[in-house]
Amino acid sequence: MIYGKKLLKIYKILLKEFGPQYWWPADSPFEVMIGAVLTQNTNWLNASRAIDNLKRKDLIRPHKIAVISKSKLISAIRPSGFYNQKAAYLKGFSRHVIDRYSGDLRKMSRVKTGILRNELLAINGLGPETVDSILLYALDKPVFVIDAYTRRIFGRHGVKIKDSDYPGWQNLFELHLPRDAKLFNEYHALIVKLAKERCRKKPDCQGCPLKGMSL
DNA sequence: GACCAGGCACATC
DNA sequence: GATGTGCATGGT
Repeated sequence: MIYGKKLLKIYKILLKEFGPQYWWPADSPFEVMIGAVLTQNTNWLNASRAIDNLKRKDLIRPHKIAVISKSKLISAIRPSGFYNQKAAYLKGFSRHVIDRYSGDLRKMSRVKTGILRNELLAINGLGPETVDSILLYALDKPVFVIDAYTRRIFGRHGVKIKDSDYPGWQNLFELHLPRDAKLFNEYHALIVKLAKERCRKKPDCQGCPLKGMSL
């Protein structure tokens, strides 16, 4: 069976098992972008605490984050960990959104995806996973998000990517699945759900809906 | 108390 | 170009 068929089959199995995940939980696209930075190497509970703090202070706006003092920003995002660097990242990103798009994400969204992706990758603190999360979950662009879970799970099911290279993994999904933001959105969310619900709680793979499957 | 969590930048070899 | 290390909180 070719990759595309198997990848779709796995998607359908996961969707049936777990149902739609309704990602990304946020009130606005800018909140998704902030959350993508805050959740870097941090569990979502801690990232969401940081976001709640920002919300209470009405800071989920590019202009607010750009001008607030570093120490105040840090005190708000502290629960997400790595707060010194994340504060700098958020300020740099917000500054870019203001300078390049006048703080208007609709303008940002009009930029061709490949161009925008490279532009965002040039911002300090925004690596491939963070940028792709922003493109997919904040701007609804059809890019597939690769994370540690994706590599671990699909690696375990027989996928071999040279050097565990990000573009290599991304191509596996983007070239073998319909280029559909809705599909990519749900698929990545389901992979995270599987990793947390099954791989972590049942390392012996008992009850895993993908048990025995290989690509 | 060890280990992990929806990474990334930077130094060093 | 590959590999190692610092960043830091809160849950299990």
